[in-house]
This record gives sequence, C-alpha cells and structure tokens, in this order.
Amino acid sequence: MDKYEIDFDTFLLNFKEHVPKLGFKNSVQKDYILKILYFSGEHLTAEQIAFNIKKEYNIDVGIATVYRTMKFFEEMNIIESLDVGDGMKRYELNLSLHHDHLVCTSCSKIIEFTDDLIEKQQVTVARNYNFDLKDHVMTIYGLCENCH
Amino acid sequence: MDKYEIDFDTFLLNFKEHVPKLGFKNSVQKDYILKILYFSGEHLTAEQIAFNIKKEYNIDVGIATVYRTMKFFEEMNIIESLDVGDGMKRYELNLSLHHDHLVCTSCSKIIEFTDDLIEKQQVTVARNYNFDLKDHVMTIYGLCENCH
DNA sequence: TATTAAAACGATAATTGTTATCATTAATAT
DNA sequence: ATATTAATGATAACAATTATCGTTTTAATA
Repeated sequence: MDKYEIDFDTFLLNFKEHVPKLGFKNSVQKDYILKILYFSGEHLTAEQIAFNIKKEYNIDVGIATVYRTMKFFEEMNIIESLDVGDGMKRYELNLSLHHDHLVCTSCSKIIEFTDDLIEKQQVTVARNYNFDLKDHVMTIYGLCENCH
Repeated sequence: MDKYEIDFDTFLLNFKEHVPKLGFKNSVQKDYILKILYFSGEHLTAEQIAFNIKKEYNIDVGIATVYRTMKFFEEMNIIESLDVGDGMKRYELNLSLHHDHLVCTSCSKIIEFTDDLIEKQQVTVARNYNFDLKDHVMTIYGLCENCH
C-alpha cells in the first residue's frame, strides 16, 4: 500500500505526539479509526468505519465515538469528508496531495484523480473574484466503465 | 433581472404546457415555487422556499410539497441541488448554462462562475478513466472579499 | 506506583433534514 | 357536470448525526 507517502506507524506516532499538545488525550479508539482509514484507503461512512474495525480487529467502537472523532480529525485537517449525494458523509484520510473524485451514479464507485490544469485554474478563478482561496472540491458524475 | 435568458412568464407557460405531457398535473404551488426560485435568484433551502413564498405572496405551501416538488423538478432537470456542507440541500433554477460555485466559508455567500478551461478539462478527465460523463460539480471554498 | 483531574468513551435520547402515509382537495378529461 | 386521478398538507416515520450523562481511560503528579 503506497497510497500515502508516509507509513502508518510513523504517521500514528506523529499523530499521538501531537494530540496532547492540543490539550486532548489519545485513545485506542482514535488509533483504530486511523488504522482502518489508512489501510482500507477507501471513502467510508461512519457506520462502515465502526463495522470494519470490528471485522478486521474485533474491536468495538461506538458510533458516537466515530462521529465525534471524525469531527476532531476534520478540525485537525487529517481527514476530508465528502457527500456523494446519498445523504451520508464519507470520510477519507487527507495525507496525500489534493485530489478530486469521479463518482459513478450507478454503482457509487469513487475514483480519485488529480489534474494539474484544474488545480491551476482554480487559483485563477478565485483571484478573479477576489477570493482568498482555501480549498476546492470537484466531483465528476457519470457511469464507470463497468456500468455502461 | 437578466440572470436567465428567458422571462418568467414565457418560462412558466412552457413549463405548464410540458407537465401534462408527462402525465402530471399543474398546481399553484408549483407555480409559486418556480416564481420564488426565479425572482430570488438565490440558492434556497426547502424551508426558505416555503418561508419566502409566504412572505412575498402570502401563500402557504406545505414543507412536504416543497420537498416533493423539488424532487419532481430535479427529475425534470430544471433545478439543481447543492450541499454546501452544512447538512441541508439548497436548490437553484437550472435555466442558465452550467456553472460552478465559490462559497465563502465565513459568511456562506455563494458566487456563481463558469470557466471554459475547467469545462473542457472535465471531458478529458472523464475520458481518461473511461467514464461516461454526465455532469460535474466544482466548488471553491475560501473567504470572499468582504470577509478577508 | 497510587492518586486524581479531565478528557474520552458508549449507550441511548434528542435533534434535524427529508420522506412516506393518507385523508382531503384540486385539476384535467370525458 | 362528473369522474378520475394526481397534488396537497398535516403529521408520522425515518435516517443520519449530535447531545447527554454516567462510567472508564488517560496522563500528569505525588
């Protein structure tokens, strides 16, 4: 798995050193949530995160803890949430470079992509409107190769 | 108001002629929902649509009717829904050409834009992944000129 | 290592945006 | 006019998410 530039153990160590500095406490639950996000490499719902942790590591993590932790991680900027349009948020680790998504409207498959031209062009657009650019989200909807 | 290329009365007439052809019935509620969307020119939540119709025209439209009608309009492809990230859908009329959005993360102001380069590039990206392109959504987040 | 204060946890109640139900009303066709 | 059928609105139901709160865990300090 070389989706991320940093291996999990190093990342987790860095993370766990950082948490107390912000006045929070570490927990095994946080560890497992990060672990499942890292190794699944998918865009998971809160429900799926809890389910997969149980399945892979036989550890119970309450759904409230998952949601709470996702908010925490979002504030720390190590995850991103994404709404495909079916009414629930999906979360993914945010360790790699910015990327956008292709979403299949039939099977909900999500493919990541980056496009330099689009990356550059958003800067131009933001500048035109005198916006202080923070981030952008681009999602292309269509039918994936299996569905058409 | 020259946000749309077509004036409201003409649009409404066209719309009302089209509805029975699809096996549905017209109603004053549909008319007022279209009217408020057209003349506000904003991205409104279901709640705001009902509230504004009451305020502007003193007509009561049930919230269920608004949601039901928005689904109907979406299927007819005359509105688009958009989730800024605060958990509720916002709707806008879809009479003008495709456009994307700049969203201010401080005051929630929404600005529309179109960029030919981005429009073209999405076709290329979809083709690269063997996707049958249907649509795309691009949202740029940042601080608008009033907020920075 | 034991103590302690504070944060994190999990069960679950509450909340909120949206959808379904269903009796009543309104719109179209005959 | 009448009959048919979709649309409406009040509200119940639902689903995703958040808040509550008593208990457990963490981590700093004695």
